Amino acid sequence: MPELPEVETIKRGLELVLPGKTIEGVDINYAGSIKAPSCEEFARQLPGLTFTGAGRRGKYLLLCLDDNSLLVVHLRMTGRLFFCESEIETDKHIHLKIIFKDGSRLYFHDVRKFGTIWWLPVSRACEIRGLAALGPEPLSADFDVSYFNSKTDRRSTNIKALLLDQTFVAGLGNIYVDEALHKSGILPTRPAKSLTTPERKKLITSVQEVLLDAISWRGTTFNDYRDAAGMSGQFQNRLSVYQRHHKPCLSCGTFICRTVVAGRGTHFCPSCQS
DNA sequence: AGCAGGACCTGATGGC
DNA sequence: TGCCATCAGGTCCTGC
Repeated sequence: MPELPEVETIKRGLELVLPGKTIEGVDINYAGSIKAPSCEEFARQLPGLTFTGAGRRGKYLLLCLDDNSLLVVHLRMTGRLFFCESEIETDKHIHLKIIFKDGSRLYFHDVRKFGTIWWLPVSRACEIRGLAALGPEPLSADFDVSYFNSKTDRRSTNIKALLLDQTFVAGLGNIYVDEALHKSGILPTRPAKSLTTPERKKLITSVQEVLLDAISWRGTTFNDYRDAAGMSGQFQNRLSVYQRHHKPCLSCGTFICRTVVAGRGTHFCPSCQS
């Protein structure tokens, strides 16, 4: 599941190879991936454009083109975006191929077909509703205790659901929410508004530390995630609770529990978290 | 308005 | 061994 650290890792990889690449042609194998414009328009208008850079907002990848437009990619659950110097073997899960003038290629691969791609002028990026509604970046100074307080006043939801809410904070998913809650010693079922000020501070710091650590290990790979060069991440070897149920907590030895919170598989230590 | 739950999708897994 | 049901999860949508 690509979350912020995985998307950031892909962005950093693409930043090294995409700028200066001019599109020669586009092969669309699954029309459902392209949300805007129409496939015909997409395939007709991209050739001739040159990539100038790459950015990220939450889990959205923003690839900049020289006509002041953006190729926006959301990988959802199983999407991969990777660059190759030459053609690779055909795979039924490759839904889009962008071929560059120098023979290199950018592939979009997605087993579950949830991933989505838009191409639009920078000025119209706000029309992508999920992108426009994103909360602050968790690694920015905007994500602080006063912001947390302002958003929890009238909400009765639990802290896990709040952290998964992309309009509250952008880029967290199931893995890093479980990890950050463990690191901060807070149970996922706690009502968000019940957190004390020290707990809020600790949680914000934990979210940031977990994300920075995961970025430094190039993300978490279970089955599907790969970076822009097709490589796995390594953070799965550093996880404290996610997918570790029935294994001992690395801090206290108590067995990690699994339950469902906010409709998601949820992992926690019943001793370290309260 | 806020929240829960279903839909989307397909490979992996578990039970019979 | 093989078939079928269930599960995984990010976001959008619907309904309470």
